[in-house]
Amino acid sequence: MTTTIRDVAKRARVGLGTVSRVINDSSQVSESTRQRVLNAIAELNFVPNPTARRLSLGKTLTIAVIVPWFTRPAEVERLRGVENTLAESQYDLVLYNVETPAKRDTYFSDVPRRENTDGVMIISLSPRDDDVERLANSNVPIVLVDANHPSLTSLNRVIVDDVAGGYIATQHLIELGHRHIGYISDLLETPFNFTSSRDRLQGYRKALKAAGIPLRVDYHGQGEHGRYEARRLTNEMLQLPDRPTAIFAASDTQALGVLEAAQDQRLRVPEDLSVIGYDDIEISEYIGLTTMRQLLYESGKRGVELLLEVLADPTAPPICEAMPTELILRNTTAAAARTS
Amino acid sequence: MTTTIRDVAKRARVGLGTVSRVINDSSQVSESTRQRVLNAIAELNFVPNPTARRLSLGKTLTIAVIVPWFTRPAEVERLRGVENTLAESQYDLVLYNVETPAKRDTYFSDVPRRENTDGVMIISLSPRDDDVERLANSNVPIVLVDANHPSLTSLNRVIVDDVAGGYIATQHLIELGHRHIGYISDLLETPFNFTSSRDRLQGYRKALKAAGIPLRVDYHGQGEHGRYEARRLTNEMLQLPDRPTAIFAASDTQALGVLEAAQDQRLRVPEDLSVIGYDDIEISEYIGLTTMRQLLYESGKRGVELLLEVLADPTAPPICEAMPTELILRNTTAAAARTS
DNA sequence: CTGTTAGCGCCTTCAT
DNA sequence: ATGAAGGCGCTAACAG
Repeated sequence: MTTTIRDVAKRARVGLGTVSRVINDSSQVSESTRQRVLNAIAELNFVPNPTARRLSLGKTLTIAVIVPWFTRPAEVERLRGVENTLAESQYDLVLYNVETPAKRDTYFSDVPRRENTDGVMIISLSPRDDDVERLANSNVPIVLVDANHPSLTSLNRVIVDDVAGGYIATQHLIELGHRHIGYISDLLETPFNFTSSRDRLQGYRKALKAAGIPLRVDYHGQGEHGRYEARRLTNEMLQLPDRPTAIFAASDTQALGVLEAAQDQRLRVPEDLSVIGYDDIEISEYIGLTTMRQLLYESGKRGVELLLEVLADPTAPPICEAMPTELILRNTTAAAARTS
Repeated sequence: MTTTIRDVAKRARVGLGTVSRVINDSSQVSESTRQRVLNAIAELNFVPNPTARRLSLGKTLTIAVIVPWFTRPAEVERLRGVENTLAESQYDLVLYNVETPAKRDTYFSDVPRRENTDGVMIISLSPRDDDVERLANSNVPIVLVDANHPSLTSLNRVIVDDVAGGYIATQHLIELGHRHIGYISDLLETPFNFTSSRDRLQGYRKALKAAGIPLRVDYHGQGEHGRYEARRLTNEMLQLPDRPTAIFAASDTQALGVLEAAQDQRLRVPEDLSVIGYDDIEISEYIGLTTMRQLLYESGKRGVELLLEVLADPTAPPICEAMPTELILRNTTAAAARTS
């Protein structure tokens, strides 16, 4: 049926072991037999069965990536960094997409097992307290990208300082003279335990406080991630008697919704309303959206690199690496009109 | 170390075979021993080793997806259909991303082997003549999505009639009174063997011919896929003494570049220039781009369904299914100004 | 240097 | 109904 190492051995008139050695070009095999084996391999068009290798090696030669909504632009970009970096390695990429809380929990508990995978990368899903123990004690290396938990110092992490990002974004609006600044974000509390909207809110608050601007609850709209919901929330907010003159959106996708709402309300951007997003996804440049840039691709790349390092040397101490964030000025923010 | 079927057997005081039977809840095991085994499994927190199962079963429980630039919006959307459908099955999704001709060739020849995967899905990469034999003779089921080859009738395929799509798009512009219609596309000949730009060009030509409009080579700009290149090509085309009054872009992403070029040239859309794209990716609605909608998500979904069907019943006859295409009218096309 | 042997963990006959 | 044994294809340790 399928040609095995045994067929090759027979054809090359050597023992199995020798063939295996040639395949793993490890030990010293005499050049002559080595050639004989290589010939046999070529002639039979032989390819070692990966499953058998895995079983024998006790490794899966696989990296599992758990990611929420892998189709969202920011996650896609992270994944691209992951894929490109992993492609050069011997590891296959197995994708676990999370779109429901149930999936999250299933994957969190089932995927990180040595029998399943050699390493797991968790993107944008911060562990909850009840996940910590299991993850910390997992027998497979785990790296967190854009996710974190205070007690998980034993894991490699690539994080983004969203508090700082939120601060800078808000600060930018404040410097432009805005004092009525709205914030449109995801739901703060969900079973997924996304932390970015929360952290950015924290930064937003700190910036307001530092500027002596009172916090207004009606200036915070939270809802399902996405353009449509952001548009709805913003439309509501813009109809407040004392509407914001600037809005900070927790993602560029949501910023698009904010821009749509501005149009709905016949407000010019940035003259009547300043808008700043977060992520700097590809379309943002096209739109001319002012935003906070994250190094999305890089974060995925670094995550894989860290994972590969642990795989190569399990004794390597865990690292927590922070990715920088950067304000990208474009055309959707401007000085506030004279305050009424 | 890791707990195996043997530990369970010992604890439950049964033979290995019985444990295996319980796991695969197949044969009839007496309810009492069955419970004993289940208890032991629970107590030991036992999970069968997938690699061992695979080797024993001779299956990989894996579906390989070969896709070019999986970060492009259209491919992402197809992948979403794939992932969502596959998630409910027992199969894992292994991603092979193609960004270079070399990768394409490597994956085309290495991935479709029974030892590697139980089924492969090839997206948007049409086989070349020299691929046909290998793919047709592969010992693993293959399904083509948005890809095709006349001699591969033995494979399941989900195709899009790009000739028709190109025709409809062009026809739409013609009906609006345009007679100077440009076409911006990918490079027609690349080692990837993408066929969409070629097929849409064919539809474009047919439509022109049917309307008695002469074909002008300087109205066709081809270059690397992407906004930037499309913008450059369009800028060139718009500086022709007899510039087009309408442009058909082979993808929405490229249509964005066309829109940018229009801005560069101080042309209003749609008053001075009509633009139609292809795909109807998410951002198109935001932009208000007139475009040809493809059922991207559905195509991925159907592809997986076909694959799962063959996997369940290898004797099922291969199907070639065409996905419909639809003209989505928005705000970037309008009646031509009086022709000069 | 190279052939032989013993597993890796599970599934599946084959007897009982 | 259930235990025992053989094998999936490969790697690695052990002799020579």
